[in-house]
Amino acid sequence: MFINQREVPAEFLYYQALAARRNLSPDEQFQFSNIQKGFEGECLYDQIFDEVGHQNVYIFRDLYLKIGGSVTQYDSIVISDENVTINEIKNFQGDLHYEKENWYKNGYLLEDDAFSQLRRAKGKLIKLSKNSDVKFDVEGSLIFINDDFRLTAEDQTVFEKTVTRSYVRNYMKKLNSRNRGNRAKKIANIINKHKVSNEFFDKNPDISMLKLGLYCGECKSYDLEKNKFHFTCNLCGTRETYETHVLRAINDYKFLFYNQPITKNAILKLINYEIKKSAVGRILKKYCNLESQGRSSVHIFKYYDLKAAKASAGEPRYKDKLVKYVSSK
DNA sequence: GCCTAAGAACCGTACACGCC
DNA sequence: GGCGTGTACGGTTCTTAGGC
Repeated sequence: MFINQREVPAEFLYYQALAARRNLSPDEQFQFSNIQKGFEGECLYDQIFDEVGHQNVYIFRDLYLKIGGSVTQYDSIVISDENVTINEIKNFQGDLHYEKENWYKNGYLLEDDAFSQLRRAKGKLIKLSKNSDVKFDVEGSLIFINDDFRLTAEDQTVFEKTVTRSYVRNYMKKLNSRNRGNRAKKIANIINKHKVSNEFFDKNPDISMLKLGLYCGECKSYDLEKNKFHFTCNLCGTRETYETHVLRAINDYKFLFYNQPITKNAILKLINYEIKKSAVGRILKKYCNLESQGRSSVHIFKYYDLKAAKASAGEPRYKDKLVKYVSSK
């Protein structure tokens, strides 16, 4: 039983918004691609767990826990009456070799040691168990979700801590063969109490380097024609309402300037004043909670991202007409 | 430090126009 | 006809600067 939704990572949405407003550096492009791949792996993990069934366990997904003063990220925590299992999901592709706490791909050393990451995450939960009324055992596995992945290692104990794609279904079935009773519920409550938001995310790009204005949601072109109720993309023909454009700007602003307050003027600046102040104000009012009045009004986006906002808004009066765009690159 | 005025930022309302 | 949008106007709240 999934307890929470797995949301698109804030860092992914940051790079997505950034890529629409300036060229990414090779390092940013690499990070963006890594995050996207990682998220795809996590979604695949959820999908397989859905197919196998998870009704006998509680599952937290993409969770940040503050334990002992520091915050640790967990891809998945499976809770049963018997124990707590951490799954660190990796979407590695190709041939990897593990030796002396190092990972090698095609002979090159990879930066992070996934086992250390898993050990740290496990250690934090053990600490939580020790300090709680309900004591629980913690185990953890690295899940290599990509079917195009092969692992070699001299130390055979490595394979006891890892699950590759061909064994994932059996592994999940085994997890789901446990019991979800009162004890599991208590453990889930303890973990839930330590949940915090993503504190690792603190990007803040230089706004002077960003392209301001409105862009097409399909092909990302800034060549738009303003109509009475819509903007039409001159490149792909996609027609989107003012509301869609302002919502995209609110979403971009939220993830580009993660810890900065959303004001009407900040959004107007980001869209280069291409939509009237009153219309922007009305849309902000619809999709945000107003935190203070007067000069320093701050808008708190009610939704996690653009997709969630559009999903909750229901059928709009003025509709978008998306034209499927195929990049020529 | 306190008071005041000017200006900025934001909100609310009204009305005409025109799309759905 | 209902409602989104543009425009205009006035009110409220806050910041800033200047005088005392």
